[in-house]
Amino acid sequence: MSIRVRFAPSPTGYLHIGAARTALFNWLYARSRGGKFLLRVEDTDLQRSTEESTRSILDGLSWLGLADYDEEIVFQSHNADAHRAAALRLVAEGKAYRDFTPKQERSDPNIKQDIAARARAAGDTVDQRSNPFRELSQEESEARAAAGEPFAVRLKVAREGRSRFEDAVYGTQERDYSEIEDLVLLRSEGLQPLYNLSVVVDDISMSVTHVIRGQDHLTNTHKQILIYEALGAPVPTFAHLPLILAPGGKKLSKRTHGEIVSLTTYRDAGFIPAAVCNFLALLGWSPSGEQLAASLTSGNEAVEVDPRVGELMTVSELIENFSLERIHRNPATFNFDANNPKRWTDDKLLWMNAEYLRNVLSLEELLPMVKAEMEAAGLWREEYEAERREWFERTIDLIRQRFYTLKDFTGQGRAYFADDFEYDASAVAKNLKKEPRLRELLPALAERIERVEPFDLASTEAALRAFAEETGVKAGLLINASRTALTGQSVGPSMFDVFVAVGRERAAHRLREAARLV
RNA sequence: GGCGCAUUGGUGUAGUUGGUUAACACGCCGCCCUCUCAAGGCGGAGAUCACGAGUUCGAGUCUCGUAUGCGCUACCA
Repeated sequence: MSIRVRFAPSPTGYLHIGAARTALFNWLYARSRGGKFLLRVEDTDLQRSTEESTRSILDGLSWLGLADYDEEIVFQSHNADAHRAAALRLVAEGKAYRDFTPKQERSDPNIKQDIAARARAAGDTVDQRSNPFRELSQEESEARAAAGEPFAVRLKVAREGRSRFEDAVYGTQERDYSEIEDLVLLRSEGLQPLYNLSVVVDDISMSVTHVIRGQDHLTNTHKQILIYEALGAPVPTFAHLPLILAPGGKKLSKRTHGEIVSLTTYRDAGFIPAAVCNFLALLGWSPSGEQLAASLTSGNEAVEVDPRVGELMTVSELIENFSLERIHRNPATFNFDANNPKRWTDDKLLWMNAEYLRNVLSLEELLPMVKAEMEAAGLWREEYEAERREWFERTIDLIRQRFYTLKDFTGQGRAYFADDFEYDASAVAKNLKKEPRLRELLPALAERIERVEPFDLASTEAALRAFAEETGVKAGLLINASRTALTGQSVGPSMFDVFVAVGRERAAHRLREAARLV
């Protein structure tokens, strides 16, 4: 049977890092094995699910490049009738029963503590099969239901025995039936299907063969297997993914960690999808030492290669190398420091994005992304794809060498495309204000630069150095002053590259303008 | 409380069937290069492989225990 996997997010918020990683792993597995990748929106929690979340999740997936679903998107809420029918069938077959116990309200905020407290109070001798309605006769059950008495439907779990399955990541998992309660399939209110029932029925109807999801579902898998068995359906292969934690081993959550866990943050911050995928893939998965070694050599001859290419893997390389067997069991920490602007997100993600921006992506691949960024910032001009195309490409290729995100093209790089750039105060202080003579030197240098022929690297450099010699100042003084004059910054590419990129007229103009800042 | 899972330098990881000085990447520090900042080159600090026993001639690698963290335990998903 061909492989079918699904990503099944519940639309109760934006697509966060952990969910994105789950989607990626499902997608990689499908694509590496010629399987089908499906999407199911688990919108059964009417209270929390929103259309906005659904849209946001879909957007996130499409940004990552994972939106090539092989079949129509399934909305779980549309299948409620089928879920209900399945549960009722189990009741008819005696594999589930009606529970007429009135619904117990639970205090939502500290539900976990509530559970622990109740368990403690109950001691360790809880009988999971003590429900009085478990053994109610079929006739009486029917009669009370017919009389309009509200009931929930619970699965009838065997008293004795053990549940067992082989997780593709965590290995053999066993759990005693005595530890599993007769779980509720349908809630009494409107016979609404509950999560465990819905996932199973949908996975059966979608013919899912491999369930790849977060480790937080590991223990509950036993319950779901019980439902598969009761329904007489084949049990799929399960592969649980290690959780992604926040620094300090705490759970990564929207509530406490805010926007850094949201994928849209990275899209909006100018990250490149392929780099994010690459980073995410390495959170909980890694190629084998052999695969790494293979990527370091070419053919049978060992060649000098940058060792980092081992971790830098394009999407197609990820597909090629991916396997369930190489997924880790231990949770990964997503490293960041909320108090340090330089470290607002994981160092390695930042590095990786820069690596894609400068080296991994070809200029042709990068250009459309830069264009989109410039359009958003109102800096795009049609001539960049027409008469100024060559200049534009050369300039992008020049400045990308020290950028980290796409945002830098319109931030630090603004001066290359517009005249309304800002002068960095510390750059002005350091490179302009420190030397009063620059007030006269800069306009004079402008004169000189203006007449350079041809206006290229060698000539501008020669002109500037000659000018420095004549006026008795160090070339470095003029170079650094020019950098700030032309770009507003104290850092950037080699100055003569900047002269050429900015162009003769603008360069001269900016040199004269900068004299006023001295 | 019960059950489950995990534990290699700050972070992500490698570590073949147990075998000499635990490897790589990010980050950090220094030097070189240099018109600045990156990049790049070179070098460095940083791990008694959570802890304690056991098996063994020999354990990061096998067994047990402890600790810590996380997950599940709901008529949430």
